[in-house]
Amino acid sequence: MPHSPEFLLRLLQRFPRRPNQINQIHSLLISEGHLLYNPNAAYTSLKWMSTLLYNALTRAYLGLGQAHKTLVLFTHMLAHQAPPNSHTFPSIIKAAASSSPSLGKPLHTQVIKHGVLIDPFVQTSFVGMYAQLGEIFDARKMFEEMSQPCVVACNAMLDAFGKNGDMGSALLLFERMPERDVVSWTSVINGFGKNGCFSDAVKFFEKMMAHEDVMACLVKPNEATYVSVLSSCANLDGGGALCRGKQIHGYAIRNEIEFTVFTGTALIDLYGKTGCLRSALNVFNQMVFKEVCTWNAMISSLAANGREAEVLDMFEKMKVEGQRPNEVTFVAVLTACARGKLVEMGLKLFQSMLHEFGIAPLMEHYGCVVDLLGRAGLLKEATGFIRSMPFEPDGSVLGALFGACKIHGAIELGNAVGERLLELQPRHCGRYVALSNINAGMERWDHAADLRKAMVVAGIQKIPAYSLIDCM
DNA sequence: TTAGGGTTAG
Repeated sequence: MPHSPEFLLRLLQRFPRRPNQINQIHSLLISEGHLLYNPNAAYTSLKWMSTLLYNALTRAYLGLGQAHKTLVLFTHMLAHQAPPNSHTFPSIIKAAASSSPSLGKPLHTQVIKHGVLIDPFVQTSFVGMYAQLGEIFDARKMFEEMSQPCVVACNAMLDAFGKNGDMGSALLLFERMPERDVVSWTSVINGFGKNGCFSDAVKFFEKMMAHEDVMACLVKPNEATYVSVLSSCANLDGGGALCRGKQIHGYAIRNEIEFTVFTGTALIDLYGKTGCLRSALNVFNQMVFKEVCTWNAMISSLAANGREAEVLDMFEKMKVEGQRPNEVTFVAVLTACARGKLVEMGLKLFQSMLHEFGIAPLMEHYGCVVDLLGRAGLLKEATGFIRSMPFEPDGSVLGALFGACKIHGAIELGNAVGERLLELQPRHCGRYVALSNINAGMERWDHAADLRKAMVVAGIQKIPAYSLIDCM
């Protein structure tokens, strides 16, 4: 018994995040011929049915994070002559931005060809896409072509400036906006955070909370706002991170914000980075739903606070609870093994990455293993391991070996690695100082002094180290 | 033509 296209369309809209249902509906739509364009249909609504169904399908696949499939479906749509309309392109543009940057310009051409570039939803999608591709000039051009950009379009442009490191322009636009909503404020807070201006992000959040729109409850911070500001707070240097973070946590509780996987993970990260492990664990244990990022935040917090045994326990617990570790999990776990000199365990975990979990080790993981072997004094093994790498080691990998040479007084090897590092990282002040110290240790005073002089000539200054006890 | 655009965690 065939299904009516209207029925299948309603089903598609009802199960937007269930892959099985979407695949089944897609199959039915194909087998029952609903995706074929019918230009001779009796009614206009029927004539547009295939377009409508394609639009709902592409949106559904995009919602599942299947950007590539979304784009393939769009090519099928064109091949079957189902005419795309202004509702088609926002999903397609978003899919291209995340998975196929080279399709950006051809899509722009398609949009012009179908006469829908005038549509504000399509224009806003392009602002987002060009921002994502780092083409800020094109994003800005598209935005400036909009006759009366609404708050959503302005927010897309705010985010575009933030993504491309131009917070000055973001602030200018923010000030000029006739209307601002929670996304406008959050985009600026997030922009500051993404550009490393953590203190500005926190100050902007405070400005938001004191603003008349928030006071009058016209604008209310939401989950994204709290996650952005907490993330900046966790990275605040110069003290005050824990104090500010606790204040913001308090704001969130008073504003009855729903504690979700996102907010919970941001809080664990904050408390972990500020050394408040008990609070991190409290948040973690209270969370009903945990995702891989939640486990990673907790494992990284334990690793950063020297709790190697608990890192490994948590890693086991994660697997028992059915959560699959990812590449970030392994960075945290391998770091803990290196710090705890758990060589055998670290190597076993490194091997398991590919063999048990199908995760190809990245440069960071190789760096962790070099650190693991190097800290344990196994310099020969560390050197051999670097030689066996499938790609050329970068500064972080050689830096780990160099660090181990310093710890274990391996002057000759340290000198050789240090010279190589200077070629790779000519602006890294610590490398000059450390290499100079190694030469001084060998009583090669001329070479040590030359390195210091080279630093001065290159205009590289050593940043004075400082330590800080942040209490509240 | 019922739909479509902006912010969030390691």
